[in-house]
Amino acid sequence: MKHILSNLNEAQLQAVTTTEGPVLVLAGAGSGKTRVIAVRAAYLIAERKAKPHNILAVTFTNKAAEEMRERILKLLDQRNISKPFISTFHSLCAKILRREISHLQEGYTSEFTIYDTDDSLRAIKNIIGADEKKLNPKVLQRYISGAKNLGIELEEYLEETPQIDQNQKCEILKVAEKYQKSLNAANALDFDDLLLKTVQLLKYNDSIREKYSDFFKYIMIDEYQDTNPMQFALIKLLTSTHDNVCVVGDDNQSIYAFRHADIRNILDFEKHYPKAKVIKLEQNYRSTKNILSVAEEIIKNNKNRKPKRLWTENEEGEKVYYFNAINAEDEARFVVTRIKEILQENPNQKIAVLYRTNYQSRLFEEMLRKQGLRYRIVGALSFYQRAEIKEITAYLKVILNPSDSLSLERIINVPPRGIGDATLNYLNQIAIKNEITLWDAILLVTSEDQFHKELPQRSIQALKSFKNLIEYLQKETAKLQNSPRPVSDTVSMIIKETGYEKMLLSSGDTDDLARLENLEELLNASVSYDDRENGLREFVDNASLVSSADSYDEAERITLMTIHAAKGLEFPVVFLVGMENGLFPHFRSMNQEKDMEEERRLCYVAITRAMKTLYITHATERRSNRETYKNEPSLFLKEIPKTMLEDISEIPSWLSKQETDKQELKTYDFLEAIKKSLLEKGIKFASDESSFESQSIHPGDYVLHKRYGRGMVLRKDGKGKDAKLTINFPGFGQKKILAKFVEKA
DNA sequence: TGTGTTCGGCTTTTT
DNA sequence: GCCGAACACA
Repeated sequence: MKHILSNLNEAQLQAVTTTEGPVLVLAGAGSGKTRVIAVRAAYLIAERKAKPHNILAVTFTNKAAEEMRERILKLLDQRNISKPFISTFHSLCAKILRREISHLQEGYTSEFTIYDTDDSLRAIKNIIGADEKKLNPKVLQRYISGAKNLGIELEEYLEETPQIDQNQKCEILKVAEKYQKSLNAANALDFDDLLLKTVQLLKYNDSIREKYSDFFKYIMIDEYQDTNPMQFALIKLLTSTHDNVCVVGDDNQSIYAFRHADIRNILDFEKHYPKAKVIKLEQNYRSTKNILSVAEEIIKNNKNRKPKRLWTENEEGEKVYYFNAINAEDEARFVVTRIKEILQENPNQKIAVLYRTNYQSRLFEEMLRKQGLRYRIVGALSFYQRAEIKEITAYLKVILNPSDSLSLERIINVPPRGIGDATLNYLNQIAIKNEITLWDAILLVTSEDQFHKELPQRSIQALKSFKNLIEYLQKETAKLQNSPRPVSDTVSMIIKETGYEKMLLSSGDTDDLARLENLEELLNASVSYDDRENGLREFVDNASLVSSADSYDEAERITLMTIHAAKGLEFPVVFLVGMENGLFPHFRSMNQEKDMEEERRLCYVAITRAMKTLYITHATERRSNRETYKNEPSLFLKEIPKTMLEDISEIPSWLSKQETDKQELKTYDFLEAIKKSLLEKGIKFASDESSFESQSIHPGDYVLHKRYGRGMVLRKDGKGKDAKLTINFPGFGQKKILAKFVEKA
């Protein structure tokens, strides 16, 4: 027991040993909150308060869950037979629903398929396409997801989104309803449904609720600041027979409001659980004093936060380095050169490059490759999003659930087997007419007593052999479930028997060799599911539920990732790049105060990842699709007192200008920057300030458009009637429209 | 009718 | 720099 509790400070010890009733742990960055959860679980087990499997810990990513599990087992000498239940909300719900979903009485069976974001977007596109309407699928997806995460009806959700007129609303509701029906028919659930359906189940079925609440005797939630109302509802239901819930979080690090995380969950915890004990962890063990001060200087500009002071006994440390690059290439060059120098000094140094958006990674990757440096990139196109991986898993999904029409469509002609658009359209018509699934339509069309003069004989033959293939794969899969390696043998069989491997081998394309290697890796991943009870199912679920952050490999020295993906991690050396207005804070967040505050918290998260050394860089200009933009330095940068920064720029930097002349700052106004860049390109404009400014439409204004209705101007390129406006129309998304086609609202 | 190729438009953050 | 639509060809 002693060794479990050793090395905890007073507050941590209290958090660990306060086992009964609701506990709120407000934990600053680097204060050891994840450790507290691990030790607390170990303590509960060692004290015999509960069996390991009766302890539920919810983490933000699968990766974090895995690490937590290892940590706990290490603390316990691994003597215990059962394992604590550690997973993400989504995995937890998937597990519950696999057992219980038939109780919902909505026609779902335990063979249901999980649709990831891509799948659900494709499903929405299918529906919109059939309707010939011009709704933006991504925007629609956001609405549908938003309503589900808040636990309200879509109609109600749309009420709260101003500027959507009645017509748009009807359209959106119609498509959304069709979407939900198509999921139901496919026996499929999207990410949000996993939570929603679980909550419904527990809410309306007393015995199931009590069963699970009794089962999970102690519940712990990590990263509580990023939970949404639906997740909160789930927590409430799971604690209905007891109040043993310990939530850990930091309101300063809430960065998922765009996914409907609600900071009030943490701010109002004491209202939801009146008997709650509140414990604050305020000592930071991670960063130097200098790094913490910079983080503090930025976050203190947020109005909406719980007062908290984070302190450290760590040394003062190096100053935070500041670098003003000429352009994005120069920025990458500087970062990679510096990384090389750091590694020469200390070959095992762990270094992270953090950026706001995924596409910023490209230049750093190129530069690192050129220099022959190995790196790991987290996110972007995650392994499980690659086409070849999605296609093999689509085969598995179809085998397990032939109703899954979306997956079926995906593979019906991969590899090419003579079933093209025309045939597929015909099948879909049959399916709609007879109210059957796509798979049943195939069965119908290929049955002997049917005659379809609309389809040429060769199409029918192609369908017949496809039908036979799927049925053959199903039989083989069933057989293999008794083999010593049921999962990996099945995956291997699919890759071969579908002709997929052959297709890749015979193409001669070098990219296809890489795809082949990816399939090899998929096969490797499947091996670890061979000895699980429902291995194949779990393997397929996992492929849908793993996040991009899960691919983080601690062994790699250089890691590239978004700030979001870096949450919960720490690195001795951090490069925070692209600190420019428009990029970070992102221009889409610059309109609203609450979005700006979230960006600021994101900045706080980025800075507090650094342990010893932090570099902050920005580029004076940056190219994005052929156009060069001059970017003002991030306003977060301006919030850092200049005495806290050490300027190592190779050119006269923005910061140095700021030091010599405060007025200089103004020349970097957005307008000035645009004018300058126009001048450099030789584009003339009226030198008179007022005529440049005289156009009445500006970013942030609302405008009316004949077709799309009311929308907000996000960006303006050019001037006068021919200015190109980027406008966000609710329900339709962003459109680029010339100024003369809209009027000011 | 199916397959391969080229061109244009867009690019926040993610379970 | 990536995906999807549109087009040319078999």
